[in-house]
Amino acid sequence: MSYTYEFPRPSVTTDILVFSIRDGVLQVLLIERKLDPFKGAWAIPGGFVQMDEDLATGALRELEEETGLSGIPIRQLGAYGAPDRDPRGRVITVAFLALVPSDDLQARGGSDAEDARWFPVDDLPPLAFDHAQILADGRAELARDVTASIHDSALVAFDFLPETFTLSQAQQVFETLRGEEMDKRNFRKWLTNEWAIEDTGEKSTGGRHRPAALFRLERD
Amino acid sequence: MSYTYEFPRPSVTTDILVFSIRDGVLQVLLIERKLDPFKGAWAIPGGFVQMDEDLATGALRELEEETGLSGIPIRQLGAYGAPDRDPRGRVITVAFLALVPSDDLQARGGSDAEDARWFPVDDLPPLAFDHAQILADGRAELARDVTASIHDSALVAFDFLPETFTLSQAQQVFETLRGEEMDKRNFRKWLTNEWAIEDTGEKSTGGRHRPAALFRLERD
DNA sequence: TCAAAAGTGTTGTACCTACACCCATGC
DNA sequence: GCATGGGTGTAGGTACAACACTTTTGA
Repeated sequence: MSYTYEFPRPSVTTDILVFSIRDGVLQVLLIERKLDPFKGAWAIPGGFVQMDEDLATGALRELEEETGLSGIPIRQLGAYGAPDRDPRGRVITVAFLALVPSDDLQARGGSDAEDARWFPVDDLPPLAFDHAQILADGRAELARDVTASIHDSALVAFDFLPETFTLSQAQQVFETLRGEEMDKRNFRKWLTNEWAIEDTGEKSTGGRHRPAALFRLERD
Repeated sequence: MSYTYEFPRPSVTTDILVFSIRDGVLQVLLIERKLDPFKGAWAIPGGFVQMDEDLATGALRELEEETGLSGIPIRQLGAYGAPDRDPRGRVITVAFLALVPSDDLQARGGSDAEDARWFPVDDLPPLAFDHAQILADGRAELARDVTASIHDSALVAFDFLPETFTLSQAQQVFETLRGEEMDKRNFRKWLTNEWAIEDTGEKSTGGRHRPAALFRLERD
């Protein structure tokens, strides 16, 4: 089966930047390309959009095919369409952004991916296409979202924490997502203002030092 | 000449939302469609992207073809790709946003446009495709940009003013762009803090009332 | 007793909002 | 003299950044 058109058409792909915190650092999910171009190189998961699916749906489908990860909330980052960004010809991609708790998933290879792996954002392999640019843009957008407490986006931050957590644990998570450190007292003020945080009355145990109070997010 | 592909491909278009201030109100440039679908309806200018041009370049080319307007700074708004957004089949569009001084141009019809006209954003005709949604998104984005004084975007605001202007004139322009009124004294404080505004020592003339001091933007 | 993390307040600055009256001019 | 728009200052609230010492515990 083939498809004929009166005018040439670009291909359209979607890519999803999936961020998570693993081992205390911000990481991004990448796939090793099974096929040329850039065979063997690492890339943002994604692929060609199908004719009957929404862009976001296509992005999620490709993500699941390539990494096994599914059903996560995403938001659009933007379209990338420089004429020479793909050596196969004209390929325009629409990039999406996601933040997921990493215990949800066991990344694995799939249809078009030799392998899927998490990489710390500060220790990336060379990337295929213009994916380094897309990743940098997504990283900046993520920090903006979390800083601005866009709640639907930033709620995910609490998925990186256990049900009850210490303020230090929370600070670690937010600092990792925002990519910068903050003052302890200021963070605590910010957190308790911005979010409904409740003191459980419990104390952490097993630490090598002074036990810390345990808090819980009041979800409505 | 025709083009054959192994897999079906969507079409890709670009659209540019061009905003301006005319007659003291925020207006948007629309074209009347010459062809089906939606023949005779109004739409955001735009069209099919060519194989060798960047998305932004294509958007500007289409804009010039359809309206005669060229060489304006644009920024990307996002991609719209619902499968049923175009009755002709799968068409994905990448929308751009621009703000231009309206005296630059005389909008006119062109290749694919019967007519090009400015419409006040609060008095729009029914729009083709999902263009009402795109326009609403662009309107919100414009207000955000101007409020946040993203200077490269907001600098254009001063193009709506004469070389020397009164503070009231400036307030009119910013209120129109932001879509809301503000207190006179607060506006003046904001303006002089946020921008390098210089008192020329001159006074406006010809007004029916008390002459106003004339200011100038110090451009670097 | 020491190392390590927990915990805790104040101050200055900047910014935003709300708000009311007098002034200069043309008609 | 009156209508119209020009022009001005203050006070309260909120948010953010900077900053240092004491407490509790395990080892």
